Amino acid sequence: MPELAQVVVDVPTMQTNQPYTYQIPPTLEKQIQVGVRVIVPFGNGRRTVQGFVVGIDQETKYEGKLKPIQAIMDLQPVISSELMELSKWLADSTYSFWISCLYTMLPSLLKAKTARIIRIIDEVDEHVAFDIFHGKDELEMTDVQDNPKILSELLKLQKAGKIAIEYQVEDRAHAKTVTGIRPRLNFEQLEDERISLHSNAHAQNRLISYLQSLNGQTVKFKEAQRITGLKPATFNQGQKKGWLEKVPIEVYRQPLDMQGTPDDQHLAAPLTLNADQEAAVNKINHAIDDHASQVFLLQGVTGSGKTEVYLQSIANALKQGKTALMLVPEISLTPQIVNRVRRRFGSKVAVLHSSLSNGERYDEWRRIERGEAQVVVGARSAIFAPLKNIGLIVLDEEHESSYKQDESPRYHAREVAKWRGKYNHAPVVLGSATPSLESRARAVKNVYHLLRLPHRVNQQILPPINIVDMRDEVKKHGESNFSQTLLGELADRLQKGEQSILMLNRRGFSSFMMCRDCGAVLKCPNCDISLTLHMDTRTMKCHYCGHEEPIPHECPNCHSRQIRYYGTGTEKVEQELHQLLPGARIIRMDVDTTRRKGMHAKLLRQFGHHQADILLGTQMIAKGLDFPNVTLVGVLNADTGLGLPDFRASERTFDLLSQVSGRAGRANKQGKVIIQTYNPDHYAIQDAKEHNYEKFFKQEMMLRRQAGYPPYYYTVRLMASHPEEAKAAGAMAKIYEQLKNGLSSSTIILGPTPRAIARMKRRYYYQIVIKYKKDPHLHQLLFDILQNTQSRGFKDVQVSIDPDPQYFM
DNA sequence: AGCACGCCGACT
DNA sequence: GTCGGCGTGCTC
Repeated sequence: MPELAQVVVDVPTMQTNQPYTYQIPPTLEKQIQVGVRVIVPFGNGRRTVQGFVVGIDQETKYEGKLKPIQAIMDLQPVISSELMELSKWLADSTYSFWISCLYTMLPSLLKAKTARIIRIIDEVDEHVAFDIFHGKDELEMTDVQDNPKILSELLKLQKAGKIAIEYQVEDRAHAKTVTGIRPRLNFEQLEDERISLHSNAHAQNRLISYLQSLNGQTVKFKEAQRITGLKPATFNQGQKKGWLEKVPIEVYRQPLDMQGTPDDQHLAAPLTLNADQEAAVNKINHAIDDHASQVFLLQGVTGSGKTEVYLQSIANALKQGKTALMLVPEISLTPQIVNRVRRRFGSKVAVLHSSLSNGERYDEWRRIERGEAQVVVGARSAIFAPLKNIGLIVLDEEHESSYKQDESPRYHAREVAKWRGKYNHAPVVLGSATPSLESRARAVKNVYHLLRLPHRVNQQILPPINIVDMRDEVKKHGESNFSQTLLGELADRLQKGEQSILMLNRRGFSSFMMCRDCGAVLKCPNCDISLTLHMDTRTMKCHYCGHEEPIPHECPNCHSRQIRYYGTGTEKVEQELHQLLPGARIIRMDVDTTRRKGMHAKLLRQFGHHQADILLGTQMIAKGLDFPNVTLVGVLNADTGLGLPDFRASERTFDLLSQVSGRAGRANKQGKVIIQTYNPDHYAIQDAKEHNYEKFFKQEMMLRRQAGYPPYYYTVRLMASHPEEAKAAGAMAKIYEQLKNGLSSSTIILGPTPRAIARMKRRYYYQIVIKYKKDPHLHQLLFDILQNTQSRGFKDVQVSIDPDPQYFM
């Protein structure tokens, strides 16, 4: 009985979101397994696509003629049975394509690039040969794709049989290799060769001795040259004479920050735990030992030693012969934290950063997949690390919204962590100083087990927080980003040789150009949003689509020269600071200064070595940094996030202020925090000032209950977009009708409304938010709606569904 | 996604 | 009369 393969193909559409059945050719019979990538013919013509084998069956319901699998890409499955199960659940729970979920779990290099090549197969006239093919006999489709004139010409030639379109699927994943050499002759044979040498061929003589000493082993070419001191030419001679052969040796790429990893003989010892930490570690370790997929919420104030709890629990998992996964938000995945884990677990650690090159990321992935690394530290997508036999999963800063991916598949790493915890019978530890309301509410209901670390490790008190009312300040001293209080404290630190951190809350805020005469604001031609000034490139940029244009000298609307920029960017603050404190050395950290690879780490290192007095930055400096000499933290504008139409605005503000406050006075020096705000009485700011999470939690829960927001309600957001506003609105109206008819009466439908940024990338967006407590038909209904939008009446409409959205805007 | 098939308007 | 526009449907 020949076996058949079920293949999910790389065609991400609703209609093709299912396995297709293929014959397994006899030559591949042994190699085809669930989880390998294959190349299959799909559709008419010679088109081939990559796909994943998701099942192997004896029979199929499909009546038509089956095609055979064309090629296999992997010797071993790249998707384990666990990840295969996970991919199905992920596709279902996030309303995504199965194929997208499979690719999301793998390093991007394993996504094959399909190229369409146009090849001349018969005589063509000169015009075609030179103007289109430039004298060559083949052409990449991507080069001519958006030239309709050439395209139609090529189509004619194809019909005439003069050219053919070929499909090429190329695997971009290549293991890095270095050249190695290996003797081809044994000791005696080499000895015979020696006899036939000229007596003055000293180099070759030495080469023979060296080859004999290798005993048939392979060594790196570079290494052999270093040891023998012989020239490459000598080895090449030897190769010619058949004494040795060159072979590729597979090596792992070494990420820059990996250098300096201690060898496994000199690892750092665990720190001594205080009573709270020890209690937490014991509970977690019991769960690990009992194979209990319990979820813990580890709530500890900043500086309470959460990381040490993670590390010692991970150590226990390793001791049990299991593996461990530790997730950290991208923004706090600093060299500081990575090195701390490496010092503890050495070469067992693999790190998955966003700043790794694709090749480095692939290599780290392979190390994990082969079981060479048992501890994985990484950001969101590392939750799909191919670890086997997981004993513990840690999510640090579990409240961070960056754990939710904001494109399809819109998964939340916390939910995936819980799924994998359950599958592996392993506990999940969610850690935070300011847990998300959802998680804390679950702890209250005993769905999660709450573990507390209420004390800082050195019994330090939390730094006092001063709130400066900027309304008074502006009245007394005029417009400035700096209050007198903050300036005074900064000057004081400068004089004492201590350092300061200044944070500019950029959310919902940027520098834009406005005409003082007519009030026109410079906007993006593609998106409904103002352009942001970037002094480093001297351009105006759109943060949504990347559009870029030169800084105008006059108003595009009324041609007035009175055009100025408004708002507060880090650059503008830096300039102001230079004027106010001329002697201060400032490091500015924002997306612009950290774009280049390694800059983030470099700037932090400079600040750590006290090569600057003030670190000025956006949210990216709020998390995880630990500089003993920092005794002052200033927040320039605490409340810019509060005015946003977002039900999590208060929670985010509270988190941000709590986190940034923790940056002050972490060593033996007392720290101080100054928060400038126009809303000094807002509860989020007042509760942060008092370091009072409990009070904030109660207040916020009350408001969420009143307004019907999470965690009292579940939410789903549906979005539809179209280049024409009326079409987007129309599509959403139809969807609204379907929802209204299909949902239970207790479910609340908000909208349809235009999104806060109604136009993005030349498309108009409309949305609906659904709030529900229990609605058994919702899930299926949403799938039906997605299916419906593939049909007439929804032409060119893109519909997406965001379960449990992080923002409503 | 990519391609073929099929049905209507403006041209060699 | 045909060429080619795009709306519709299918891909194991």
